[in-house]
Amino acid sequence: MKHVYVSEIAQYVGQEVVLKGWLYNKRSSGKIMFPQIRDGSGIIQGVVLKTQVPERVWDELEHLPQESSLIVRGTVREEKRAPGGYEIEIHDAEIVSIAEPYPLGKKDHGIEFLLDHRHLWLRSRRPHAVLKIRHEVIRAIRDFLDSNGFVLCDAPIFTPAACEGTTTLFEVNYFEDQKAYLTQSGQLYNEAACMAFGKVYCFGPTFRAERSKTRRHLTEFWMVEPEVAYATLEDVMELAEQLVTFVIERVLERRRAELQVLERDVSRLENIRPPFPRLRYDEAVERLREGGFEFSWGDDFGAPHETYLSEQFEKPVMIHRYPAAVKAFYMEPDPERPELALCVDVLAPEGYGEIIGGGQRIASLELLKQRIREHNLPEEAFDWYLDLRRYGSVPHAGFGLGIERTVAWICGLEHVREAIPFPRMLYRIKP
RNA sequence: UCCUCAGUAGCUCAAUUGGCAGAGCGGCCGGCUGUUAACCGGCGGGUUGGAGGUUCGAGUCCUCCCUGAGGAGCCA
Repeated sequence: MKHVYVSEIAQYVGQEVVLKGWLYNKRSSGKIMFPQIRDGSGIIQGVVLKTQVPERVWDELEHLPQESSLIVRGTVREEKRAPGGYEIEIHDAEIVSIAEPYPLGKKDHGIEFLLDHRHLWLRSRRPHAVLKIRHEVIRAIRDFLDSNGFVLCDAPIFTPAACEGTTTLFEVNYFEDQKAYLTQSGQLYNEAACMAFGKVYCFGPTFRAERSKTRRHLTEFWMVEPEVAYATLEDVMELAEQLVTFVIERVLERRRAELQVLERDVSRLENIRPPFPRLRYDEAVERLREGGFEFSWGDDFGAPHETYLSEQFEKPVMIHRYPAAVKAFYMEPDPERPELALCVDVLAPEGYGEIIGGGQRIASLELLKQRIREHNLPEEAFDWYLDLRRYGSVPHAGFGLGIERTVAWICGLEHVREAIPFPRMLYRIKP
């Protein structure tokens, strides 16, 4: 007997098949019972008639608790009354493991309870849909970059020094008396890699020990960072626009059902087509003032500012050329106005905030050294990074895209914690 | 670190002015041959987050603490 998955059940109408899964829910009505069986690929309604199955099967199923594991054999048929349009008339069932009373009920739960049971919550419809979309987003990103000549060249997770100034790093012991820090970005390594391979990306977890407790923050999150030799700010802005467009198109094409489970307004996503609006920092400041904000030129945007700006547009908005003073030390200055950095932040619509940050990197050895001094950073920690300017320096640019914020936006989530299987947050590291 | 809100049954919540701690869901038992978070009947289920205080009487008021949530700061 063939073991099939619920996702491919339509191919087996009229046939006898075997399903291996878990009992998702059960409704019964005297001598007829409707167990819903999930197998990871989907959920299907079973039908059990007391008169058509061995007494043992009926008795076992009748009292089987939710999330017990079981293997069933039965005939697949199309059925309008069944959720999903197909059902399986069960002829035989083997109970693999009887579950203890399952803590997650059919009614609502609070977020604390759900997060405490994240390991079980993953089985429910909503997290299932979100995480399948996350998978699709990641696959789309890889497909896009891989088919555009980018080489995956991952950056290390242990990094040697607290070389990013004020930002907060997680410190870990690294043998004897050494300290290591969990990476906050693969960028510096990416710059080395792009000088070797031209177009590269790294993709992995990053860690920020920020005491932030908002719907946009995790202490451990995933980031994809492309970096391109000989690229300018304008080049990577176009790249970002293409990448985001490709990801949205792919999710709309392949994950409609999941978006529907999440009750996402897909028309908001269907609007996401290039060109994205591009706004200079100067223009953004003006818009903020017109919107009633008191904002002095030179400050960085806070969360309310970003929210206001992103709500002005239906598409992601690219804000570029911030004052160099509020940006990282390695940002290339704008030759026309050296007080500005050649950088860009992409803000997702609907108030989701920054999903991409990046820009053009300093190519000049002397200027980079000067910036390191200005930021009071230890020059010896950057000796290898400075080498990249000593041996064939070229203009180059790149950006980082936060996976969870992107997934949260696409799925229309309230909080990024649902966009990753096991979120790590300020006060939550379990399960 | 700061601000705001919350904590009552396994879960989600209710409890009037300070006056008998309750419901739905889940669990258990029973009924029902097309259910759609099925439905109907029954049964269990409580240190009201903790400590102290006011009061004849505290889930409710006061003080402190703990835990959680939302936000700010912060977040190349």
